[in-house]
Amino acid sequence: MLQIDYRDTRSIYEQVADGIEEMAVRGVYTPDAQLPSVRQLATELSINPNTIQRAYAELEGRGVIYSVKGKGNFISADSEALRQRKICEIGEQVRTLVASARSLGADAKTIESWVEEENK
Amino acid sequence: MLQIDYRDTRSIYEQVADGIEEMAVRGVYTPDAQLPSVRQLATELSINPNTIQRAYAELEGRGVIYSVKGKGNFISADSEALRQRKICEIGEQVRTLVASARSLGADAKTIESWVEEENK
Amino acid sequence: MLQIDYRDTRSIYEQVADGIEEMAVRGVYTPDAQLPSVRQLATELSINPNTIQRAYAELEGRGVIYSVKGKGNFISADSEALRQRKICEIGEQVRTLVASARSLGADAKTIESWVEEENK
Amino acid sequence: MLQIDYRDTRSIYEQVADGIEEMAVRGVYTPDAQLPSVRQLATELSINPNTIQRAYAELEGRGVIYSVKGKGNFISADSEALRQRKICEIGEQVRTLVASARSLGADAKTIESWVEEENK
DNA sequence: GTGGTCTAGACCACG
DNA sequence: GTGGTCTAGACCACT
Repeated sequence: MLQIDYRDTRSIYEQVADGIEEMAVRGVYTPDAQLPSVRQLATELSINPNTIQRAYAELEGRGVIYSVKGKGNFISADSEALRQRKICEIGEQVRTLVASARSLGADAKTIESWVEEENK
Repeated sequence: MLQIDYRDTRSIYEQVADGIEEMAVRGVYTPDAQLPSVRQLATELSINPNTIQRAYAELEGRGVIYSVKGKGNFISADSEALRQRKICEIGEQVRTLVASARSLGADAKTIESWVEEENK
Repeated sequence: MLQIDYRDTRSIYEQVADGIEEMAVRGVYTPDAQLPSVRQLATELSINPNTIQRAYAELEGRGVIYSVKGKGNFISADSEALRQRKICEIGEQVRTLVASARSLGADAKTIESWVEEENK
Repeated sequence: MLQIDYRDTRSIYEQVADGIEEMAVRGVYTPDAQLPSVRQLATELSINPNTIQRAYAELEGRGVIYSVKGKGNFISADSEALRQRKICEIGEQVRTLVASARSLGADAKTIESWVEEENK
């Protein structure tokens, strides 16, 4: 289930959007699966429907879901494609960080060790 | 010199704080060196003094500088220590990202390739 | 056969209307040919009859079909006339777009190239 | 000045966004020029500030403007770049329409005549 | 003062 | 019932 953390620096609608994208990437939803309705999710999370609406609009902009008037919101692509895209984004961030660490004089072995720890 | 980019998504005070931390890490300032006064830096950058004040407060919170009432703001530690700390922070972020990529099923070789590209 | 794409940004009734008009223009229906009944088409496409009803109303508004109470819906004109009208509509849109591009300072040759590419 | 037409099928925020983009493309605003504030434009057009806010968010998404918290909204790129992009979009639409007309059996000369009329 | 977010309540189009 | 839009009013962060 989706959890809202009011101490999070991200705004509520971003948390909702990120959370649902996360689940979509994880394959929790099958392609074309219907998401909870705006009003339903709003009452579940005790959040204003407008905020959920905004989160769904954000996800549509990201290409994660598509919406059909009068029917609901649906997962747009298969989780595999979303996963590939997400991994690619992470790679971009890692590259930037590694370059930054290098320019600070970090040891090549140190940097490699970060990866080896997690990457087994 | 410090450059402000109004198109940057970061707020002004964050840009100032990040810029000064960057310089401190790079060794531009010697330990206990005095930073420009709030007013002076404000006029130099054509920015509201309140914004500089906030940037300095942010840096104090990060432990990069310390302030002495009636005297000014000073670099808190030597650049070497700051550099180590910064590298450590980057390492933490990289580890998190790598772990995240792994849990998404990213190939170990793919992840290593991110690092190898930049790490030479 | 008519195909409904729920990912299409157009609403269902618009897709149905456009699809039938397309077939009429292509000459799939002879003039005064009877269209499937609202209920029949609804069950065929697994769609609410109200939606089909609205699509037919839309087509009547466009002058593509006419309805006779108690009898059904029929193609209003021959495909040749429909085709001419459709082409004329497209021409109107192209003229508007070209004028718009011109006023933005687009090169005459550039604009001609758009047409030449497709128009062989 | 910007005009809102309540009979327009487009929503209000879209009309505002399109209108401002139009002006930006036309070079009415110089690069980095400040747009009217959300509240000011709202009162000018007798529209809710939230709606203007949404229009500005839309424009930021399109890359037409950028916003700085506490300062305002500003034109992001030079009008020349925007104009090129816009012309390119129009070209795409024209190509689609021409292809469609061709498939309906429209005469090549007829299609060319559409362009010639406007393109002098 | 500025933009950004959230809530509450309402209306419309679509199915 | 669904999503989409708009209004009104409020609060926060930033300058």
